[in-house]
Amino acid sequence: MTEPRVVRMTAPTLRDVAQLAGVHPATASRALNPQTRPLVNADTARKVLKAAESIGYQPNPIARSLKTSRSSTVGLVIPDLTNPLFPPIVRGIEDVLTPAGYNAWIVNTDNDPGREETQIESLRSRQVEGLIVATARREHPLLVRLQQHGVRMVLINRRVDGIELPSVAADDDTGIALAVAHLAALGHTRIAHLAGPQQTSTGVARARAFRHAMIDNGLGDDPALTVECGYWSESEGAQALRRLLDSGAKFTAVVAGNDLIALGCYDVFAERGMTCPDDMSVIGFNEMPFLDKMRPPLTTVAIPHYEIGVEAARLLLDTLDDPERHPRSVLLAPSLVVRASTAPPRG
Amino acid sequence: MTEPRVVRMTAPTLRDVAQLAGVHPATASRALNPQTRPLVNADTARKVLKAAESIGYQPNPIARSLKTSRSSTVGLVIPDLTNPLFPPIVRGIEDVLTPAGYNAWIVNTDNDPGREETQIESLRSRQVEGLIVATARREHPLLVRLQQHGVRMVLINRRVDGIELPSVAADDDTGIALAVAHLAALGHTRIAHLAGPQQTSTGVARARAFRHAMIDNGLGDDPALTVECGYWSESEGAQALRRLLDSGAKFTAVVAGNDLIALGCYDVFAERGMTCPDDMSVIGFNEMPFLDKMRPPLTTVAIPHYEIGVEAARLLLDTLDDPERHPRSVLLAPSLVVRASTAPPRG
DNA sequence: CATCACAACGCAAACGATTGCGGCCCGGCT
DNA sequence: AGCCGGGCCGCAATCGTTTGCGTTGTGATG
Repeated sequence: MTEPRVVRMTAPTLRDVAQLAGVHPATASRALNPQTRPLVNADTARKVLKAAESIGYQPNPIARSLKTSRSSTVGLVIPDLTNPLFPPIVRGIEDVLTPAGYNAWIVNTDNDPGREETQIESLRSRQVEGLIVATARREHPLLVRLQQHGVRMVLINRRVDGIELPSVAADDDTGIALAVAHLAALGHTRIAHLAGPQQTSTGVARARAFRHAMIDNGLGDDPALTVECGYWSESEGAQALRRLLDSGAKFTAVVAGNDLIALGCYDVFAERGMTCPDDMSVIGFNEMPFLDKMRPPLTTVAIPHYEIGVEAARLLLDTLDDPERHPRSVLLAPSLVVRASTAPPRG
Repeated sequence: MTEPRVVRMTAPTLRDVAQLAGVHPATASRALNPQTRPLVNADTARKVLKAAESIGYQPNPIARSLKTSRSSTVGLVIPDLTNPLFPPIVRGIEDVLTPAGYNAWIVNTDNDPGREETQIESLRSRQVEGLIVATARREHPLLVRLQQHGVRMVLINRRVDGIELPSVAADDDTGIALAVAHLAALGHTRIAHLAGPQQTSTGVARARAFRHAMIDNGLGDDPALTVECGYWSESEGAQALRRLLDSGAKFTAVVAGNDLIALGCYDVFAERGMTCPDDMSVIGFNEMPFLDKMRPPLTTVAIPHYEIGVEAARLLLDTLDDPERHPRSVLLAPSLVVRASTAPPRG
């Protein structure tokens, strides 16, 4: 007499485990969950675990979410995944989140506030427990509202004016200071800054750091030597440099707000028959991948991408653990990577 | 007498809508869903919609998933997000999926089959309705099993031997043919191939295409001029080129399996004091971002990344609509982008 | 007038887990 | 013997939707 082997097409459920172990589903639930396991007899717990194992039981996260309104999931809000800066950060985030039992849900906003709002709405409706946000602007009503609603978040790279949120970023001050000091040491005295968008905290922080560094190096601060880019992009960087050159300002070196802006300069050099670093030195920020293979290899301020992700994830886990904890912020030390886009000014 | 305004901290639910509209939740559900709306009186439907609107009702996707075992979500399985090839593809996928009411859940496998399995398991437990897989290997038991289980998928870039699945990829044959023809036209006769991993269909397809193209151009096929890379990476590309150079083989040009492998060659050139294209021409494949700014700018076979994403998403939506439909596959035409890494061989 | 068809809607049972509460049993105490 | 207190465990409600089925009411028909 063979056992009637019922072929179930649907995944095994908690009921199945309970039935197999000869206990009530509630007991099975408690036995499976390490938190509540002490509530059940050690022997029955063992039985349940064995039963679960034997039929390959996997808890259904959807049912669990519905009941607990938690999801073991966090949202990752990124302005543009195409920017090679972000993938390594994502990697760091996932490497912390995964061992902690969390998954990350990545969304792109394309720098569009409308898209950002619907994306975040969608994340929230899926019960994400927290957000890691890389799209912050200095004025950011949406993030303010979320904070008021008690949404757990941590910001990366950029911050929001006037609210306190945990954040992790590179230390822009020392990064820019390194860049300016390097150029000054090479003998440059007239240095321009292609600033990032001034709606982003990073854009203003770097611009401010640039002024300070210029003064500290005794190079004065000529406002005519700073121009703003509308986006952190190559094309905006190119535009900004064109404006600056056309303005007739004299300078021999450029501190770009980030690497993409710096690469935009390369395009202008090609257009105008200038050569870098002979006619103009350029320095970037971020150390995105492949800079070493550029023409010329770009000198830049390196920031620890992976660690930024790691710290951001840790901070978020901390706030999830203890929402009342005072918001911490982490500043990571940058370092200068000297390549071939910087040289002494042409005598 | 003022109305008792109860402040609810929790999001409005279908019950609330129903109550407000004076109908049963079931009716509200039917009214809200365009599919079932004809089942309810037009007037009540209007009332329900108005009520939902007025309290800002958003259906809870989790509850819906639990009941329907669907999720309006598809999984995106990527070997390595750090490879700049993928972000544009992701963009294309999302641009098709979003208007169709689907969301994409991106996971990284880091080229690790174990990680791949757990990631896919996690996606499935979240009820994703389909998978877009960029990690296929020629032997891929996991994907075979998934297909047998009736999981809807489409493959991008790479395929699995022996099973028929919808897929979208660039036309490797014509891409490689373009590359070889270009080099032949420049006068190269001894051309090497740094092949991608031969466990991937793309790796063998391009290697095979290379042999054919060589023969077609009357350049013979010398097996000694093809070496295999273990991964699609810079470091593996560099290693492969070193092996080839050390073998004493003579050649004046390299067709790399993809851009990363080609960029790996640049490192070797630097090590050994060779200059490109004077000492050696190199051609890549994929047209990843920023190649135009490399030293030297890399000649490559461009593939339509964005369209690959678009087509993949469309194919997946098709299979979701009609699971029985015969698997279609899409081949997209590549084109050659000539830059400065290729030149006539040194006389 | 009895019957029937059909449109419109409500009832209640799912989906698969979690959890407060209460019940049972057993050992130890007075 | 009676009582109490835990330790274990089961009961049943619950999370928010969807959906098969049954009920109601209405107009048309024989």
